[in-house]
Amino acid sequence: MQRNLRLRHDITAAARKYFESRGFIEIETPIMAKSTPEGARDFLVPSRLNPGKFYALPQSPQLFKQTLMFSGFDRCYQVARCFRDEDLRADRQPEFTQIDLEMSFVEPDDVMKVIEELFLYIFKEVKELSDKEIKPDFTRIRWKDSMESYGTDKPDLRFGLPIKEISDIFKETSIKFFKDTLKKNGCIKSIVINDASLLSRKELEILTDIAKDCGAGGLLWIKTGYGLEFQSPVSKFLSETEKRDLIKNLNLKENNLLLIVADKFEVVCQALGTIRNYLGEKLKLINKDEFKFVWVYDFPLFEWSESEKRIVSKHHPFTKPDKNTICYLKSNPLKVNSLAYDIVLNGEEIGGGSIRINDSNLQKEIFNILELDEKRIEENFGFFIKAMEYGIPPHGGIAIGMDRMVMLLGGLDNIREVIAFPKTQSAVCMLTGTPSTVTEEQLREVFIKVIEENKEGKK
RNA sequence: GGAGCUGUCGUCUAGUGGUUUAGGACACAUGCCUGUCACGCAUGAGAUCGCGGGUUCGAAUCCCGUCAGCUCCGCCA
Repeated sequence: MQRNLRLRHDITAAARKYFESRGFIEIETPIMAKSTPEGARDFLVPSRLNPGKFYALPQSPQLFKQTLMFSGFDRCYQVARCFRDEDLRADRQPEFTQIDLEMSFVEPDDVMKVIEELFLYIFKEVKELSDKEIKPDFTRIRWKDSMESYGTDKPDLRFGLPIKEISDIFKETSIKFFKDTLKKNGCIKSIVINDASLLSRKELEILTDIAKDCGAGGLLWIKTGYGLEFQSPVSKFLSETEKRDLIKNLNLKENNLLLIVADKFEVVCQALGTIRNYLGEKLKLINKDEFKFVWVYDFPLFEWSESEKRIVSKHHPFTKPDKNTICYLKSNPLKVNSLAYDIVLNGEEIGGGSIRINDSNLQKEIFNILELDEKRIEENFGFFIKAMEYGIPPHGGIAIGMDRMVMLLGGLDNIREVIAFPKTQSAVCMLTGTPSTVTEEQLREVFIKVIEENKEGKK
């Protein structure tokens, strides 16, 4: 733990030094901020001087950062505490730290360069990392390509096992569930494992369960035996043409194993992506000393939220649409891409950012597509749109999750390892017993009544 | 909200129905030794086996409930 907190300090210190040398200034923004309609659940703080009103702890300093751009600070950053009232995970705490930066007059490439150089600097300056003489490796991949080849928008590039599209091979198939899938505009994809003997019957059962957990109907396997003879539950339904095309397209050799999922695109990605990661660990394909950074870009601007039954921002509502696809904004917003980019390290998202909208009409249009009503927009973002109307510089930025980054650079697998006094999975501080009850007196002062019933509610 | 795993001295843990008066390591206390340095040696203190019920002649061990911790799904603009 001591080593971890020291590593964290060294990384933070190096980052500050780096930004300083690059002409960024560190500006603190309010922790008592405004509740936002989009995004994660807010932590609320009652206001004594304004009965019935609440501050919200910031999910990120996004609006403040952008407003600073409007005010002529063309390069600023902060080591910012952020708060999101959602359930915890091994890599997620309700209270966490971001290195958050914003720059004026930039393209995505400029922001990426700044971050790549930040990491190079960290790897050089932080002793624990420089001693190992490991060079970080940066690549870029389009969101669509990442989904196609790795089934996820945060691919782990420390190992291969790419996912291959094989829908076309089965256009004339007699295999019923393949036929059904293709009829419903689904797809068929496969992962090829070179040595079929690496996976026992029992392992295949486990993989099938993973696929089913991801919503797939199941997992089909095909082994290529001696003389490329196909062994599979569906082998007698495979035509000679299909076998020939599989061998040709997937470059199959003897003793290969194909793992195949046929379903909707999203389900296939989820299933084979999860299986791929499982196999990466299981087959020991991962070199734990490697640091593979990858920029994922060309994200969709929106996505469909099944739970809310409406379109929501994939990144956040201030993200600028890509000029090549903005023409679909009215006709089919889900086809619009954005100038957003995520940085992924060894299969974990450690940061994301975008070029922001700097046109008030476009910003209003985005809010409309998100079905935020006029009153809400005015209330929450009025000042923001007003500023845009006066003209603001084009700008963009990014936020890096400090805790997660230190965790990964330290070779750790739990975010609590790099946080002093972290919260348990039920969001409790073990040391102090926070959260705790308060006196009636305190509650009266802030005009709050606690409702006893299984759940406690504010106000 | 759902699924699963775990719960033994201060800490890490051994122990899966019967000499278990629950064993060890580190830490602690006392004494001895000692230019020692992850000191060594001896002695000692320290555990209602998370809690409540049940099964059994007998439960840390099996079952049920509960609480806590952890992992995952949902959730995380």
